[in-house]
Amino acid sequence: MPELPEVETIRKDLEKEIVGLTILDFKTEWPKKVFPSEKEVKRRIIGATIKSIERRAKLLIFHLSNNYKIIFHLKISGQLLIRCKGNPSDKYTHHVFGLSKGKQLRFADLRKFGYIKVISETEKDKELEKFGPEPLSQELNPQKFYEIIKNRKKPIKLVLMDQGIIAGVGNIYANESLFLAHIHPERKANNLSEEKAVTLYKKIEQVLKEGLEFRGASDNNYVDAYGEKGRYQEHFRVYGKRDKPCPKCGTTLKYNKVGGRGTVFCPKCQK
DNA sequence: CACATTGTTACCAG
DNA sequence: ACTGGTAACAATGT
Repeated sequence: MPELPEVETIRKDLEKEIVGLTILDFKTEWPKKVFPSEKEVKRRIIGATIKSIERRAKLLIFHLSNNYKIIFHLKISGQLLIRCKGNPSDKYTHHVFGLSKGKQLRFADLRKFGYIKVISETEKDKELEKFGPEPLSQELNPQKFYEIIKNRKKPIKLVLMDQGIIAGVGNIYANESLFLAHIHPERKANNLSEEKAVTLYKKIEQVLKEGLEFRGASDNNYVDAYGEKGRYQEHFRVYGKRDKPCPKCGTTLKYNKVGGRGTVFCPKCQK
């Protein structure tokens, strides 16, 4: 569930709190999601200092002082929490990084779908190469967006959520941006005029920025690195509002599966 | 207790 | 080689 704004919020928290600290220890109760192995991860990271923290799509990447990097994927329910040693335990914590200055980084994950991977900076990693351009960066603007989507034949919502086409957009921000752009989620991407595509891209930027402003959407169990919920869910227009009135025209919002994923839209406003 | 959940990949067909 | 469509998968609270 954490999408671009949620992961970026966590990234900023972590940057503020733990860049410059040294990793003293690593413990896991769920080695199945630690790659290449618990033992090798320990060998690679203990003693190294966290130099910088980057986000790519929905991934977080810690760059270490020793030419290794740690990649985190939170998937549906992962949380990264900054705590002090001895703080009360956090439910569903499966991995703990002991840090200098008495700090801890705890990876909690109810569903256990999230993972940790440590690789060398020079190692080519398929996972990091597959992503499309980042919205809110120089890599994308309305015209480039149009070029990227204009030949895609699948539903626009699936194009938005395809990490290989555009990085970081998930179900919440796809639903919300399509609503604001008045585009039906199942419209084929190649069916959108340049004008419509430009509008859509601007709406994507808008909802991502709103998400950042409210420190993410805690519709489910998302929390920032301090364990605090975001507030963007209070501003959803359609996401999770199946059978409620459209905020624009009052028509009952419809729910469909698009590509097997829950999708809410206004049948009147979104064509 | 079967189900919903969701980002991602595996697999297949075209 | 690439695209699109669908199933499968991770695990568990409800």
